[in-house]
Amino acid sequence: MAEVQGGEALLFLTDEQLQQGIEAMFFAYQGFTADPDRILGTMAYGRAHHRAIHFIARKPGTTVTNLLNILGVTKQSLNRVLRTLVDDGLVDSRVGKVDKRERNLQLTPDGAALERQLSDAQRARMRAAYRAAGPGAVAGFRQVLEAMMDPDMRRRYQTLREAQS
Amino acid sequence: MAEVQGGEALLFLTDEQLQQGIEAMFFAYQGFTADPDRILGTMAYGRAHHRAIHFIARKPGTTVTNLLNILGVTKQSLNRVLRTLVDDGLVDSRVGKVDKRERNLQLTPDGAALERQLSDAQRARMRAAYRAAGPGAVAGFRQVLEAMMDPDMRRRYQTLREAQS
DNA sequence: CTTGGAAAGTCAACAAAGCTGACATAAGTT
DNA sequence: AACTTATGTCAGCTTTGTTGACTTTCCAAG
Repeated sequence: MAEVQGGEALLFLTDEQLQQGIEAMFFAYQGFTADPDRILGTMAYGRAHHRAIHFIARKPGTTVTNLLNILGVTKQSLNRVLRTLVDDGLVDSRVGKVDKRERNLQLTPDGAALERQLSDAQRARMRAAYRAAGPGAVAGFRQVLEAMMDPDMRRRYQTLREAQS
Repeated sequence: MAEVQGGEALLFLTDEQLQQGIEAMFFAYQGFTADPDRILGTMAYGRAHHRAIHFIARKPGTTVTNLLNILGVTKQSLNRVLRTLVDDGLVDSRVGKVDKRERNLQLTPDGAALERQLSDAQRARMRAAYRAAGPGAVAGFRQVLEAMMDPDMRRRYQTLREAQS
């Protein structure tokens, strides 16, 4: 009873196919975070610190509010993380030039070193997965992920893409 | 400096491409969990309950140890979740027939109803993403995710796939 | 048939990381 | 001068993970 197809080829999707996609997301995300988690486990940091470091590295000089929007957590939650990173000398928080209410965040050399260590590990896994899946798969992967995002997040994701070359 | 290619076409991957893949995973996972989280937020349950319910529904009669391996958490952590589900009459835990030390877990009618509510929401999003991305993209999506898993998890994922038709 | 080990459950204590609500301060904006 | 925005902080709570210690049950090997 799974032979009929939609208007476009292969767009008939059984619940079983969707279920497998859901489980693939779950297991893949475990792998996705496994390497950074292992590294962070040896320090006093966790996944939340990784995320902050990642996006500060990605957009140096970004503000707290911007980070808040990207991460989708509360000010209090982010602040706890950010404060330890600043105190430990991994992140530099300086008063904004134009708007002095804002804080411009960037990594210190120590912060950049940790960022590199974390993202090297994560990129290595991503690279291996891309290689194993092949070039055609990569485009599809990205398309499905993008379509799965909430519209707000998709906008932020695309903004990040454009910000880089 | 990005001209050289690997043995197979397009397998030269810039750090920027990999970085975008990483961010796509992050934002997509937010979307992936958003709908169930919203539903669960109205009850006394969280994501951990959802995961337990999902895999019990998926493999009725599964044991605690098996669930432990799939979820990758500690016995104590799972037990807390499982106990509330059993106490609330959503999960039925019965002594194993062959090995009486084991507990065979399955959803009660109430549990199945919640499971359906949660997975309907999640499947709807997955279906929309698949449709938006198109049939070719779906295969690539699955291939990359599978390649990103830890070997253990990949095995469990494939086992789950085979278990169903 | 005893003993060793596996499966499951439980208690206690703790940590990471999220949340709400309330409030303070500084600095733009109207 | 009044309003709003950006940030930071205090306090308290929840969920979900962790270790470690211990018990009960029960299969299986000697």
